[in-house]
Amino acid sequence: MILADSAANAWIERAPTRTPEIFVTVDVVILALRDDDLQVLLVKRKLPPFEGKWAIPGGALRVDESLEEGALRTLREKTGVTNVHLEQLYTFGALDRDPRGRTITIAYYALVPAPLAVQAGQGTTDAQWQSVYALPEMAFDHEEIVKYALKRLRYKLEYTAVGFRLLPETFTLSQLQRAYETILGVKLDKRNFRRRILQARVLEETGEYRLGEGRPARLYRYRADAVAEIKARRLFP
Amino acid sequence: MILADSAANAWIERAPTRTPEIFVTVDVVILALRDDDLQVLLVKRKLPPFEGKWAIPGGALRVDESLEEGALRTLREKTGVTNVHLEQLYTFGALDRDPRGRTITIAYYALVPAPLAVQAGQGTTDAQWQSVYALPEMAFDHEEIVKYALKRLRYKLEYTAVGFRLLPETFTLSQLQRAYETILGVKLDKRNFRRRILQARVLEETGEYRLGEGRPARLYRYRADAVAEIKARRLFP
DNA sequence: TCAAAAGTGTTTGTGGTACACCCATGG
DNA sequence: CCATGGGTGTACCACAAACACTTTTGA
Repeated sequence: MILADSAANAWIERAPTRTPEIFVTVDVVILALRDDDLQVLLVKRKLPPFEGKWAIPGGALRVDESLEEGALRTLREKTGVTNVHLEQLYTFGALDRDPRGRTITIAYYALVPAPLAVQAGQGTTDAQWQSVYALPEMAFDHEEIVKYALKRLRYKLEYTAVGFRLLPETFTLSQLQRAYETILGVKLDKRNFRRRILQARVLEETGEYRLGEGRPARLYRYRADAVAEIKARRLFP
Repeated sequence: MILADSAANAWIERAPTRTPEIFVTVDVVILALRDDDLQVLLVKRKLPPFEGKWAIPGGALRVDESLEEGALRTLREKTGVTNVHLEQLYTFGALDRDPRGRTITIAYYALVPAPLAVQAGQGTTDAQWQSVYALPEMAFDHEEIVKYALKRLRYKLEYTAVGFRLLPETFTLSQLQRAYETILGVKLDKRNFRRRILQARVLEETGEYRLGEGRPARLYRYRADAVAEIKARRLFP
């Protein structure tokens, strides 16, 4: 509080014309694969506006945290994880997006590995993973934000190796292919997929095998030293 | 700190009961081609902080305008034009980016056709086009913003038809090729360039010719009905 | 021995790249 | 007739796409 007040006062002393009248929030589209479905973590609002509607997690940006720190804090509060792919998505600032007053939100999206417990936080009555392909009625402009995140993820998948971030640390090529298929919404040819993903040199064998119903499958991991951007060509059409 | 925390959390659930403490600005990287050089419009600051340093135009977001309207207003004030390519770039929010207090800026970039007069506005003593390849010492984090805009423009040029927006309404293929070469910083093969840009079907002949030193050159214009995204393949490697 | 999933090569087509000369005009 | 920039085609190579069967394990 002391810190906040002194920062605010500094503005009034030295900033010429006006005091701030615009609220700033950070919201995060948290995505994960569950049951061969791409899902987003949604929270149910306890209070108006949009009471009882679903929203993506987020909240007011604190004066003493950067944008990314704000997004990471939201992520930590909801999922407990921090070592994930986190990327600024877009800033939404329509005049009427929050009935309480002028508010802009810097939206981020995060890709988290599949199996994750989630916690409802304060101000919310529930927290659930829900399919991005069947979104419920949502608060504010959050449906637009989720759809934009999906568009961006699909786009990014075509020319980067970001898909691994949705899988556990080690995974099989079939798992990875199913991830791509789930996100892109298309079937991919197994042989072409394997050839290209291996040619991209972003994976390495662990030497382990995953036993299951059929023939055991080689386990791979993401190469930490791999360049994330597949420079040569887009991975998939 | 605890007080500050609960106060910050409170407002997202309830009506905003306290004054925001974060300032919001919109800044615009305005780009144009001049003399086979890619240039950015910079203004010289009249007042501290960074008095006398160059900055990209922008200012406080007004409470009654959307983000894009704010960017358009800046653009209009500086160049008088509005019918240009304008796109949100990124939101910068480092804690120390403005010594006067916590400020985030939503950065846009604009592509304007080459020949444009510019006006110094209030709070500035000068406005000049300067090469993006030889930037002066700049205020705030504006150098980072300009460099990011260049990166994005190059990237975008590879898979969209956005290059036309830096040329006058009608132009020759050689002009267009020089634009691409100036922005990408590479030489392109004339025959391959022409074949690909024409195959992309985003241009149409005007039927006119531009007379000059050598053989007259066909004039083209951008097809208004063309899809901006070159879906099939990236235009250039 | 069967079910289930993993794993593997070849052919064909398309798009990318490299490359050099003639054309139309003005001075 | 010369200087200046405009305009054109082809051959080769690399990557993308289509396509079906064998292998390995557990039940």
